[in-house]
Amino acid sequence: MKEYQSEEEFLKDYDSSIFEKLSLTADIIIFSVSDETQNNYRKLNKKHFSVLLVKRDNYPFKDKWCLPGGFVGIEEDIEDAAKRILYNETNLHDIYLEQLYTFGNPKRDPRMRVISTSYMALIDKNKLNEQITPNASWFHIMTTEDKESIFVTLENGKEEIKFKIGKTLKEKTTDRYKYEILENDKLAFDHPLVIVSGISRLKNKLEYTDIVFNMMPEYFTLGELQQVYEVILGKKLLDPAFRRIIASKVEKTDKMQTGGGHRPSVLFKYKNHDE
Amino acid sequence: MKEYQSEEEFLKDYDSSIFEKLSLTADIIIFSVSDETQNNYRKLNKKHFSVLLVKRDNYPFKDKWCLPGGFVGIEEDIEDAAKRILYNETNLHDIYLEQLYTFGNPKRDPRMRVISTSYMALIDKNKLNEQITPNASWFHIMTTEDKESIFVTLENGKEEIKFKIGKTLKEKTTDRYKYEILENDKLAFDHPLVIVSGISRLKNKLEYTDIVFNMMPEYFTLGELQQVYEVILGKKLLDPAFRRIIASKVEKTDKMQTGGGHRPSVLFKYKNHDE
DNA sequence: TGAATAGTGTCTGTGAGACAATATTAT
DNA sequence: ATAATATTGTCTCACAGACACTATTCA
Repeated sequence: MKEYQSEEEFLKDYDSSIFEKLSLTADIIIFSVSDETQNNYRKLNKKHFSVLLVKRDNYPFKDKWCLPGGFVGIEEDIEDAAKRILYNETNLHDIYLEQLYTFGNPKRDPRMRVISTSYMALIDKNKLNEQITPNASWFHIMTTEDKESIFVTLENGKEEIKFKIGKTLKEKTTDRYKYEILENDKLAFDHPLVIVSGISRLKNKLEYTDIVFNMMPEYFTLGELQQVYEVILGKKLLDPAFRRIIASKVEKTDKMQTGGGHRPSVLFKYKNHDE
Repeated sequence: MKEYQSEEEFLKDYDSSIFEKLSLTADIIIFSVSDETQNNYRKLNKKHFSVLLVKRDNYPFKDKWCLPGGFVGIEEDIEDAAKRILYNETNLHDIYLEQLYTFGNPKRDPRMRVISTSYMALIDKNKLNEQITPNASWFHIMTTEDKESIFVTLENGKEEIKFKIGKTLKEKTTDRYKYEILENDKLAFDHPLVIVSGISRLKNKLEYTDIVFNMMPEYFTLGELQQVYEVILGKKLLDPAFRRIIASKVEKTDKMQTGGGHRPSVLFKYKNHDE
């Protein structure tokens, strides 16, 4: 092997083609919570935890649904690629975006070796003024879970996607699981795994951060906020406890929400601690 | 564009060279806690939080220190690559290994575009019977932190590595920071960032999992266990509180540790909840 | 005996879970 | 008036922080 005297000299000679190379994609789970008007004028709108999926119109996995994603450019930062894809899909900038996990099973793409770095994005659906792209659709998320499996149902009113994930504890010292796809016929690639790990990350972060406010409009009632927690966590919360916990994070405004056949509610906003 | 009738047909034709490709490495932060005998026979061994670094003997970054790492093979799973590197470095199998983050700044390697998926490994130093490879060395970790920076000092008795990381809150809703290297002249690549995020992940998981037991021998005293928490968290804990919290996770044995010039202590072991 | 560590008792304040009670609106 | 939601009060229990106290060993 030739002896180099300096880093510059070495780099000039360096032939990067000696290693076999691979491709990288960024895939994004875009979560939101959607409203659904009720027939009873007294009742509140029903909220649903939802995710944006795209129908593939090309091989591989033609006609299957998948997460918005795309190849990372050779000179492009991974997170920039994620932002680019997110903007293409939603026309929104400045969205909450967090790296989740990098999936690298050699067989996850039948074409060639493709690594996927997944991101989670949270949006407030009210900001989506324009129509989303025609091959994209919001799906409601419903999950149930037992000791060794997770069952997920996604549905958009026309179509229902069901899949089943097996989970086994990796080691007894932590809460980490090894997930594997047991049943899935409508989602492309290993995206069921990505979705499950995104849901799990979001549930966790709800409990110990203010992440929920990325999915809320500027003004909201505490009832709405509580509902968002409830649909994501998949369980009912007790009102007084919820209000105690959230109290320090929100600020009462002088606006009220009226119109329902019941006591009107004060509108709150997220408290900005810098002010 | 040609119209394909089936996935098989499409794949046969697929030319994967149309995209510019890149390389992927797996880099591992191997953490451990080391003992240091005291001159005073009464005193306990002093423990240090430590990390394993390797001195580079090749360009780029010749003679700088870096985390153990290497290229991921074209047919190799990323985690398998991490395990392979870990085994080469320590001769140990079945080590706690957790994916941390994927770093993909286009300029992080001067040779070419290299993505790095980082892993954190935890080992019990007592299991390291063989000498580690000659160009590797354990460094004690010391960190201090203020509002906008993290200062890290690594030292192995002969050499001292200092670096400084700037941190800025990414958004007000979560505890996520954007880290950037402000001062660093002895570590290769962006490894200061990897080390800082590894330390941060470990500190967090100490608080809400049993992850610490991956760094402990089978039998240990509660004093030792508490010391491990203390050197990693970088703060003293109160004995009664610590014992209360840890009580449900450990099991008293009938062994005792004697020999110090003080009251001997009962040896405990990690409680296996399956039994 | 004394330095050093091991181990326990207990008070106090905080905060979550549970449930009860009151308040207010549109029809 | 009533259904539905909004909002508050309060009791209890679990648990962490703080500090004081007792126990045991070896040179």
